[in-house]
This record gives sequence, C-alpha cells and structure tokens, in this order.
Amino acid sequence: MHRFSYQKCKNIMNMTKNLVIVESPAKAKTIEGFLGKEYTVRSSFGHVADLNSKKLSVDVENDFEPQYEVSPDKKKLVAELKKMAKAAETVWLASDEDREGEAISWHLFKVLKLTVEQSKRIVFHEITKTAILHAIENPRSIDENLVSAQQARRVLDRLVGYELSPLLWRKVKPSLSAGRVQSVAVRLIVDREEEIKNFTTTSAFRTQAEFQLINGENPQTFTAEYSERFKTFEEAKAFIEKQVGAAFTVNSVEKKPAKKSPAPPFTTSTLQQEASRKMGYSVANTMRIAQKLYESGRITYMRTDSVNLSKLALSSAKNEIEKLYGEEYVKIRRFATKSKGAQEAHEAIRPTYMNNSSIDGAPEEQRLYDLIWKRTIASQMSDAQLERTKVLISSTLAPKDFVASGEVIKFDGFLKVYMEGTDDENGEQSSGILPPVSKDDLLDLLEMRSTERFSKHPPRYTEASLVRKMEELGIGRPSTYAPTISTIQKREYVVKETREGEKRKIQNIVLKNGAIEEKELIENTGSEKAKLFPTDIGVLVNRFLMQYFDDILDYNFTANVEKEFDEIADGKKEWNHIIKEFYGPFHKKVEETQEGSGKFSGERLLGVDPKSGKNVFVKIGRYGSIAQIGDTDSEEKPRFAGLRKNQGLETISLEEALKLFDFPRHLGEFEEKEVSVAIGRFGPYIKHNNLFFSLKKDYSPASVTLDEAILIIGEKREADKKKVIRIYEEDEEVQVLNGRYGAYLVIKKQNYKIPKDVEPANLSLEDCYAISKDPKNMPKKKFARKKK
DNA sequence: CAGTGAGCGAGCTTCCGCTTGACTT
Repeated sequence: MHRFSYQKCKNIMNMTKNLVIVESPAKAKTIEGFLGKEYTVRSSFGHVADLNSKKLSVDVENDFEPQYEVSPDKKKLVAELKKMAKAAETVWLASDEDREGEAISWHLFKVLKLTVEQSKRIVFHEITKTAILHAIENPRSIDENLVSAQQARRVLDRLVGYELSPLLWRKVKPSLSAGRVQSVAVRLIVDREEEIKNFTTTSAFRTQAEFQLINGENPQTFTAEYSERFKTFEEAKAFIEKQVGAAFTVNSVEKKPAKKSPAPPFTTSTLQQEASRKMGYSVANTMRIAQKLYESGRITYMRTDSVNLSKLALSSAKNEIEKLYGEEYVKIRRFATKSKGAQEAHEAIRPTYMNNSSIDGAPEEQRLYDLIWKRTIASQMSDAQLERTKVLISSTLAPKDFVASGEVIKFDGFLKVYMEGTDDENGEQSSGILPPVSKDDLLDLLEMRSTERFSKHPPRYTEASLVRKMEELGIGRPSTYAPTISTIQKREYVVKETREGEKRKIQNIVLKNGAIEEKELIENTGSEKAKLFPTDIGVLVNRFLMQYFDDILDYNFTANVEKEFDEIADGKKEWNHIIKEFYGPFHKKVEETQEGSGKFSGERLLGVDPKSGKNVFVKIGRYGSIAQIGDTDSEEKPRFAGLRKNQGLETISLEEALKLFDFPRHLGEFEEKEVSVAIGRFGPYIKHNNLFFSLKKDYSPASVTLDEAILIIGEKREADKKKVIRIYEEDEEVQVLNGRYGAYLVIKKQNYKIPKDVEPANLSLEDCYAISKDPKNMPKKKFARKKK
C-alpha cells in the first residue's frame, strides 16, 4: 500500500512505518510477532522521565509544578527512540492502561517530541493477537485527566517522602526514610508487636474421647470432643473421674452436603503468599524466579493485580482439563477482583501455554511454574462436593454431648489438582472419615483425655502476610511490594528472624482401662520462622511519626487519597488543588516539628549506677541502641556502650545495662602487648597489638582467660598464613591472598581483582603493580561511607 | 564489613511506581 524508495530501504534498520512502544521488552518481542513487517515494536523499560532524585523538584510556590527530566539511565534509550520516532510515520504509544501507563505515554510524547497527528494511544489487557489487532483499530488520544491523577500521586509521594525524611535525619538519626507506603508497613509490624506484648495467655482444658462401635464389624476408631471446656485442672479432673464406668450412645447423626470452590488465579500478592507458604520463598525470591519465567515466555506478566484470564486462556484451560481429567471436571469461571485500588492493566499470572503442565529449567523455576499451572487449571475446575457428618454422643454420666465431625469427599473436583495453603499455625487437623454409625449405637470408650490448651497471640507477619495486609489496605502496588519489604529491612526498621521457642509444661489427664493417670507434657511455644520483628529504631521512628503525623500513618490515608485521585481522573477536580489542600497543613506541621521539638532519641532513664552515683540511660545513638552512664550535659564526659543484639530499649534492665560496661576487660600481656576482650557491633572480640580476633561461640567474653586468648590469637595467625599465596620482600604492602571468591591482590589495603588468565602464584611484583593500574581490576566503589 | 557512639558542622542521606540489567569484594 505504500511504496518504499530505494533511499528509505537503505536505512531500513532505523526506518519503520510504524513504531510501537510498550513498557516491557519481553512484551515487545511477543507483540512484534503478532504484527506485520510494517511494525517495529520497542520497549520504554518503564518510566522514561521522573523528578530529579537529588532535589525536591516540585515548585511548591508555583502550583506544585513538577520538574521532570529524562531519567539518567534512560538517556541513551530515549535518544534512540527519538531517532526512530522521527523516521516513523506513526508512533503507537502502547503502555499499560492504568495511571502510570498513561503517564508513561505522556512522558514519551513529550520527550520524543511527538505531535498529535503523528502519534496514537492504544491499550490492551491481554497479549493475544486478537487483542492487539483490536487495539490498533481503536486508537484514542492520551487521557490528560488520568495523567493528572498520576502527577498528583507522584507529587504527593515526593512531598511526603522528601519532607519527612530530612526531619527524621535531624530529629532521630541520619539516612532514615519515611513515606506514604513504607511508614505504614512499619506501623503494621510495630502495632502487631504491641498487641502481642499486651496479649494475656489463658488456658483451658479440652476433653477428647476415642470411641469404637460395640459389636460392630468395623473396627475403626474415631475421636470426639466434649462440648464444654474446663477452666481449671480441678474441673477437668473432676469431670474425667466422673466418666469412669459411664456408658456412651450415639445420640444423633447429621449429614450435610457441602462444597469447596477453587481460589482465583494468581495475582502478584497471592503468588507471593502461596510461594511463601508452600515453598518458603521470600517475596524477592519469588519475584526473581517469576521474572525469569516471564522472560523465557513461560508465564504472563508477573506484576499484576488482576484475577482475569483471557478468552484464549480459558478455552485452552478447558481443553486441558477435559483431556487430563474429563469433562465433568470443567467449570469455567470469571473471578472479580476484591482488592482496593486494583487497576487491572494485565491478566492474572498464568502459564502462557496451558498445555505445558511442566517445563525444563532450574528446579526453583520448575516448582514455581508448577504452582502457577496448578492454580490456573484448578481455578477453572468444578467445585469439590463434600459430605460433612456431625455425630453427637451422650454419656450416661455427663450433662452435655461429645461431638465427632467427619468430612468425606464425594467428588474431588479441583482438589484433584490444587489446594490453597493456609497461614493458620495452630495446625488443627481437618476432620477425617468417620465409620458408619447410626442413632442409638452403643460405643466403647477406649481412652479419654483432658489436655490443657493455651490461647495464642495474634501471629507476627511474614513478608508475604504483610504484603497481603498491605494489599487489603490498598497500600503499595504489585511492582513495589517486594522493594518496600526490602526497604524497611534495609533501614533496619524491622528484621526478619527465626527464633527458637521455649518449652512449656501442659497438664494432661488420661482415663484408660478404668484407670486415671495424670501426666505433664512438654510443648514448644513461641518459636517463629522468618517473621518480621520491629527494631528499636523502627519503634522509635513509628512513635515519632504517630505523634506528629498520625494522619499520614492512618491506615486509611492511601485509600482516601486514592478516592481523590479517581476524582482527578474523572475530571471532577484539579490535581494541584488536591495537593494544595494537603500540603498547606502538612508543611506547617513539618516546620513546627522542626523548630518546636528537640532530639527524639527514645531516651529512657533506667536508674542510678551504684558505683559512680550517676544516672544510667538507654537511647538511640548514631549507630543504634546504646547505654549511657552520666548526663549528656555534665562536666565529665558520659560513658557509652552498645546494646547487645537481643536487648531492646524497652525491655533492658538497669543490671543488664550496667553489665555492658564491664568491657573492654583487660586480660594481661602477650608478647609485651596488652590483650583485652570487648564486644563490638559484630560480636565479642579479642584485641591485641591493634589486631582483632573474633571470639567464637565456645568462649564467653565474660570468662575468657589470657591463656585462651593467646590460643585464639595463635589459631588466627595459622589461618592467616594459609590465606597468603605470595608476599614480596621488596614491598611488604603487596600481597596475593586467597579469599572467599578465589585469589585476589592487596596493595596498601586496597583490593584488586586478578585477571582470570593468569596464575596467581606466579605473579611478579611488576605484574602486581600492572594489575593495580588497570582500571578494570579496581574494586567496585562502595557507597561513600562517612570517614571519621 | 569493622570494633564507633556528643562535640567542630563539609556534604551526604530520602519518596513511590514503572521497567531490566550489571554487578558479583
């Protein structure tokens, strides 16, 4: 339809009639396959323009005008796209159909210097040929209102983050951060810990009996629980004693049909939860593996809040289920999203090809794929049909009934493939199959026991359950769940820890063969696996923000501003009016807090040091929690000591704090140099001749002796000798050493890589100097660390 | 990785949301 000149053909690589720009390169590749030769598809790799990260970049005096620039890592890309756009007849802006996607198209329009005539905006929710062709036939223009809504979101987050963070640097500690999303995530964890602290454990006695049919042909036994729980051991004991010699009869049998339905296909959040529950993956790990599956074309896009499946996916799921399990297992369903603020620009996470029930590749990729395949397939399968049975059993010597419940699967349906995991840690077993019993059947009592059961505090969050809560509150987006979880850990507001539990005694009374026995059982309680705990600094920052900015920390803050963003998108409100309403009071509060309040160190007076008569405090210092003897403004300099890893500001006692000052402890002399033991940031260590030797677990810093210290020094010297591959007499500052990652070169305490093609042991001194001069062997630059 | 912590007051830190690579001292 259009004839190319010879001139144009020469430049065919850069020359295309139609340039389509999408957000993701993997998507670009797929779509290019759907479109003809006259289309070139490229990716913007997400946003191309943003506010400068060094400055506020919002003109608060001038209607909050944002100052955008091309992101530093996108300069090259933008230049390239610009060139291609200039040569193209039409540029199709095909970023996602959500607030951020609209803004990406708008930024592309601006930075590529496009015209309305030359460009078209298209959208699609699924990557299928039909959807793409349909989109091309129905272009629209950029939705300015939606762009404004994104702008409001961006500016609000910048103002909150870049005004609150510096306030924290001044009032609490440098380099801290606060934001609309991360600060609420921290609050959730701090609040939960508070709930746990205030939780009072109670216990009750649950009584269970094991029965068997008398004279029945079925020897199967089953368990029933007495309908009442006893508050005390005495009550439980009295009850059990009374049951000696009682007769037991089936009082009633009730059967009810029930059904179970499959869970919807995966979104980012539910995938993270299931991978955590079933495989123990961290959210970052899950996303890393999912990204690989996406890039290799195995699954659809992994950052999505939609539970929707394309028609194509539904019909191929149907085929697959029919083929594998039969027609009666098929039930095509459309799920509706429940989460707040979902924008549904993509499909749910599903296999690209439903007929691939398994894939090759790394084991972790296979496992995650298997999970996704099963979940997707199961979501289109029939309900499981169950029969629930409730049997009431009466005792001639008890006022109430025993209850046995059972569940039988009549038709497995989706359960054939997949069962959603649970966060329930109580591990209550689901009731199994009951033997066939009928009313008035007589039962033999085999055993009865009443066991003490303790109530459980609300569970601490895992990474994945925190994501679920955030999604529920509408805080954060699929693309930010994993990064946010990592930020609050990097800032040391929270730590992910596995803690050993404690042993607890539980009382137990057993009636068997007419005899009663009292037993004390031991159970493990309070153990936690990969749970999120708040740190001192997390608690302190949360308290600071709650005191001065409780409106932003409100669990509904995001949900409320989202409503306003929606009104902007609908053209009902101006974006900068919304920002102005917020910023006025907010900024005033920032200034008041800046000037009004002093340092917020969480200082707590523990008491008086009996030795010196001075006050003992704990507080947050530059590097974490510290104890202090003596007042800060006193003549004499106060003494400091860091708290141990397992000690907290809130919980440490005066005695424990004073013990911290027992270090450094002088042990004596060795080789005419002093030997001392102390405790640093990374645990206890021996210091000798300005060298440090970490103290292994088998020694305690409080009791280690000079002789033991000398032994440790000797061992370390031996180990260091083995580390040395080569030293040079001519220049003692040059060493070739053996490290964790193989041989490396050290010159004047500076490390260098050794090129792979040389044998480290054969390096001459000149070789070493040459290596050190080559810039490609330079160590990677670390974040500029403060020098003292 | 480094074994401190206030103070001198340079210059640094920071948000959320969209996308991948480039790194493996």
